[in-house]
Formats: sequence, structure tokens, C-alpha cells
Amino acid sequence: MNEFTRLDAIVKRIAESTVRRLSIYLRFLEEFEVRGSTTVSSEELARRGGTTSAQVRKDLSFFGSFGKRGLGYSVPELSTALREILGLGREWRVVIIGAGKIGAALAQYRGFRQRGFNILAVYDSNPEKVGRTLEGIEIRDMSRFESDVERERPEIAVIAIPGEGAQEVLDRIVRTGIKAVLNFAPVQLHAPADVTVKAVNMAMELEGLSFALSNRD
Amino acid sequence: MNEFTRLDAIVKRIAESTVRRLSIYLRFLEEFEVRGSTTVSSEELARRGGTTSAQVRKDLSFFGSFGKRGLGYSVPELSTALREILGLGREWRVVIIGAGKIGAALAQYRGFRQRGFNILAVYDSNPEKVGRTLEGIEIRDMSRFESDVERERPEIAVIAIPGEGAQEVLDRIVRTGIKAVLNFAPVQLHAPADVTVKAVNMAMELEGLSFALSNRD
DNA sequence: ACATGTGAACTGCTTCACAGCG
DNA sequence: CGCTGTGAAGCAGTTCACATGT
Repeated sequence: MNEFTRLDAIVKRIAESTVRRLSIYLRFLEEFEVRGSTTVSSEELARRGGTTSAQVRKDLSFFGSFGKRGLGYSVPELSTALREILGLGREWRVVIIGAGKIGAALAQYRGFRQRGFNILAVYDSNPEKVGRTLEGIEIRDMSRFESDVERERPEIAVIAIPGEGAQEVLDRIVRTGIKAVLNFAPVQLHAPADVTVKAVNMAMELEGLSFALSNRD
Repeated sequence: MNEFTRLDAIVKRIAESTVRRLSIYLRFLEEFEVRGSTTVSSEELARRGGTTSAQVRKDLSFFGSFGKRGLGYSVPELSTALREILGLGREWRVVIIGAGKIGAALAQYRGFRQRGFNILAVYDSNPEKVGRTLEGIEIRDMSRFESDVERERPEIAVIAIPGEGAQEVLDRIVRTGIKAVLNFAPVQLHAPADVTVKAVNMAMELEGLSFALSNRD
């Protein structure tokens, strides 16, 4: 074991690509857990994750020494470690803004709660929708947003509205002190450096495909 | 003008990050077009896109010289050039596999067709759904998939089914000769190198947020 | 003997800085 | 003079290769 056994002792900035791969490794480990495998090598994780064994070992090495030389990694131990690293050992409180198609799809997405993301409420300004529920989750009027956040202290906000109002909504979110935002609106948003904004942008991925199709030899 | 005036003459491999930024620039240019602005500087594009002016100029330089020194870029000229580069000057035929919540949301997403992505059909194996329509788009039985593709020649396939069956469906897609796939299933998929697979993975983005929240000083 | 953990080398993206041109 | 276009420098992420521990 090296000096990083305490996970909170991490100092260096971890690359986004590393974090993404950790998610992928964890997904495989959970498959292995179900199947009852006990150990796994960096080589095997690499093959499944579409990367190299050196990359797997390097990614893990930022956080500690989890393997046994000559043997590999214990599946349950590494799963636990990765869940801890990714902050999945606890519950996160989530609010969704926008009860349209995307918001509704998210509200009923099972994998959400499964991984510890607890949806407190969905917000919308359409009076037609306010008061209804989506899979048992209340649709509340957007005017209540700030006061609700103060009381319920969600850590994560999801923007699921069309592009036009998105920056304005983000500004409101930022003002409440929420530090993590998942954006489904197909626009580039700006937030202070201490607020993490991740985007899920289908339009951009499609254009990436269009580019790839147009530029093959 | 440099030697790359013919866009199809591009040789060097373009980074994915560059292509993403081109999408972003194009989105702003379209806003400028609407507002009737005639020229724009790399500095302005950078500010809006959350990057640097040098980055903007470098990104564009891979494809040609589109600006005027001392002046900036002509909004309509650069828009046209970017649309051409991204392959958005034509229509792409798209099929969606999976008529569940995501598939349905995609089928009725207006931005899809707006950018030239023409959805031919949605496929599902559930007999309850087959035969219905989503926003005028037919839901067809998955058993017809291969023969339909042969006839209608879609260029892009969208995977909108749960994780379990996704690799199998991708294998079927690949066998038909389709070379571009957008994957919404929350699993890592494997395809031959000549097939471009882009993933929209909300679960992974959420875990990235969880990590960010857990690792702030 | 075998697979990890990790400095060192490498690759490639980003930033710098300035020449070139309108 | 201002802003582009671009080699060169800088930096970050990936891959290599091997010493290390079991």
C-alpha cells in the first residue's frame, strides 16, 4: 500500500478522462460481482473497457494500490474502492428542472435512484403540469425553486428545458449555491469555476457522426 | 487562402475535441446570423464558446483560411464553411432502435430534422408498439431491420434500448454496413474501427458530478 | 512466474507569440 | 493598426518498460 490509502488525501488534479474510465471499470466490476468472479486483472478490465492494461493501472494508481502483484485485483475490494472514489457511497439529492419529454424520461429512469441519486422534485413553470406527479415525484412550480432548495439542500440540479431559457435557469441554480449541474439543453452554458457543469448534448454527438461520415478516405 | 480550400483535401486526423468546438462555433454563428451580425472575431467566438481565440483560429486553420486579417470572419461565410466541414450540407438518414422512453423522446425531437437528420423509422420488438406511429414516424418490427436497411440505406443508427441487448443490436447494425452509431444505452460497446460509435451516457456524467462533489478542497 | 505500480519516454492537444496581410 | 494564421514551445494524458512484491 502506498501513501494514498486515505482517499480524501488526493491532491493532484484528476483528468476527466480518468474519471470516465473509472465509471466504466466499476460497471464491469459490478457485472463480475454478480457472476461471482473473485479477481480480475488490469488486462481484463482493459479489454472490456476498450483501453490498455497500463492505462487501467495508471488510472487506479492516482488513488492508491488496490491490486496484488502476480494476482490482480479483488473484485469486491476494487468495487468498493471505486464506489468510494466516485462518491457513490452516499446518497445525492437531485432536482430536475423541466417536466417536458426529457425531464419526464429522467424522472422515471430507474438507474438514477439505483446508483444513489435521489430525485427530490421536478420543476416547471407550466401550470398545466404543476401539481401532477411523475413516477411518484412531484412537479412543482418553478417559482418555489429557491425556497425549496434552501430547505431541502439538493446537491445536483439537472437542466431539462429547451436551450433558450437554459442560461437563465443555470444562473438561478448557481445563486442558490448548488455546485453540480447536468445540462441537457443543447447550448453552451457559462458558470463560475467552482460550479461543475456536465453536458449531455445529443446534437453535438450527431454532428460528430456527420463529420466522421463526411471525412472518411 | 491556403492549399486546403477544397475541404475534401483534408489529410490529417482531426481531434474529436476540435470537431466538438466546431459544432459550438456553428451554433453561435447561427445566432449571429439571426441577429444580422456580419463579422465576428476569433476572440468573440472564444468568449462564447468558453475557449481561447488562439484555439478558435487553430481549429479553423485545419480546414482553411476563412478570415480576413484585421477584420475577423464573415458570419455567413464561416457558417457555410462549418456546415460543409461538419457534413451538415446534406440530409442524413437515421433509424432509431427502441421505442421506449428515450426512443420516443428522440423521435419527436424537432432539432433532429432541423439539422438535416431525417428519421426513417423506429424499431422495436414489442408487438404492442409495432404498427403505431410516433410523431408520424412508423414503429416497425425489429425483425424487418436488416431488409429495411438494405432498401432504405440509412447512414446512422441510434441505439435507444436498455443496456442488456445493446451489444447484440450493435452487432446487427454493424453487419448491415452502417458506419455511424449513436448509443444511449449505459454500457460500453465494441465495434470495428471503421464504425464510429458515439455515446450519450447520462449515468457516466452523473458519476463525474458525484466525483467532483466528493473531491473539492 | 506473474501481474502490479510507476518513473520515463512519447504523443498530441493547447497556448504562445509574432510574422503576415488586409 | 488589428486580427488572422501558424510554427514553436509548453503541457497533459497515454504508453512503455521494468523494478518490485507475492
